[in-house]
Amino acid sequence: MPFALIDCNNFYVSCERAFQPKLEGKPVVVLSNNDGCVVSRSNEAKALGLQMGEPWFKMEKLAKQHGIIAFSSNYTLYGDLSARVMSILSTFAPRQEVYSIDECFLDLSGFDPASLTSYCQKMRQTIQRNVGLPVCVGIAETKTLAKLANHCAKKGFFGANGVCDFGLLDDTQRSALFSSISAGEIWGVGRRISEKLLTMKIKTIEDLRTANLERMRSQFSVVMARTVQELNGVSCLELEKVGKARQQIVVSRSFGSMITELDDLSESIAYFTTRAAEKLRGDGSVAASIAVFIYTNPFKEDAPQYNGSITVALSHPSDDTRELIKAALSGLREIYRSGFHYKKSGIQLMGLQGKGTIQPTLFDDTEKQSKSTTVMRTMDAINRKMGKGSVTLAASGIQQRWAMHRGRHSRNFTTDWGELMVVGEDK
DNA sequence: TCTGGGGTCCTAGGACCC
DNA sequence: TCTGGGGTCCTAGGACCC
Repeated sequence: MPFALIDCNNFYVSCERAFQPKLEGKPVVVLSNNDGCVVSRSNEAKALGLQMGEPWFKMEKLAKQHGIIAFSSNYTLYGDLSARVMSILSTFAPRQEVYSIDECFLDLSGFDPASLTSYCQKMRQTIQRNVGLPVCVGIAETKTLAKLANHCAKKGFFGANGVCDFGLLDDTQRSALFSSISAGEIWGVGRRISEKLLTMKIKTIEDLRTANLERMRSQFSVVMARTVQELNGVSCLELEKVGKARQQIVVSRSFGSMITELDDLSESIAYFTTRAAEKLRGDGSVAASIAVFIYTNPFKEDAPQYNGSITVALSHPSDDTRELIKAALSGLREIYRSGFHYKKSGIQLMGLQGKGTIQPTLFDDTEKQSKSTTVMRTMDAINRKMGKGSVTLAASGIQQRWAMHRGRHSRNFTTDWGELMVVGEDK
């Protein structure tokens, strides 16, 4: 049964371009939080040699030379456009797995194999017309091969015009293609595994596809064995159910500037916990424990380094922001050491389970718990209506000395009434 | 001066139990 | 002198992904 993998090209950059057509044809990049690293590049920026994940301050000279345009990341905008793309794609097949913000799998079984290419071209045109984003489609009989086909579609192999269907290749063509691509391009084969594969004389995808399955399993793991099977057309990875609840929720940020005081760290931890608790309630889950971590700046090698972390168990699983903050701050007080310059902090909610499934214990105060649910629901409702952060707990602070820098933020064209695009405005 | 954030899965090893 | 073994559960760490 064929899978399609639809992936937006240079997603964040394309989102910025969708609202500013003058950016078309120019080198454009989108930066990570604090304008730290390059996380999305237009083809023109790639051609200039800008690398993914490269610190922006190292590229600024090059950027000036070539007139590269940089944006701070605008996740509100990207999230909204992503939802539109996914919603359109869901109408093209009975089953969809949204794999990440910019890509999804579709189950194409039952469709006429001969017309898959033209069908997927129609998907591309619809997304382009309705959302203004370019996408590529890979089609193959396993998810791993569909990812690879998508890669080929992007590169224009076999004259692919944004769509590549491995079902149209015979064995000889596949072998030739696989022999021309290095194993590191495969989904699930990262840097470390590539290195180890090289020492085993496995360089290309074809080398990996024809490698001994048992040897791969013992040298690596069952994950690698599955990958090899998938390369041979044996499907091991099913389409995953949509809306599966997460197993952990992490919220962390680097600070805009260094922080030394416990008070400032506490504010950041309370703020991150608030965000995480909102996500938790959005999933309809409760957490059994919360981990807290604080880091100094690892790039400042001459400065004293300290990484602290701790996991605090809650007395009972909860989704109450106040209880989570209380636990997080008690953990923070234990790991905090004065005299260090902190660069980053974060929290992680663990032991997540559906709120309806928890076992009440003898000591649970059910009245208090239902009150807590009401308070949190009200807070969430107000924040949804009036904008994020309208109602927060005092612990999150108002000074927020640790807040990040985002000097190159584009407008929230689609999600904020005050920032809508005005027809005829000078761009 | 300036170096992201949020996830998943697997494995090894320790704790604990009988 | 000689000090079990197997199962389960949990956690930390490592690998990967976008």
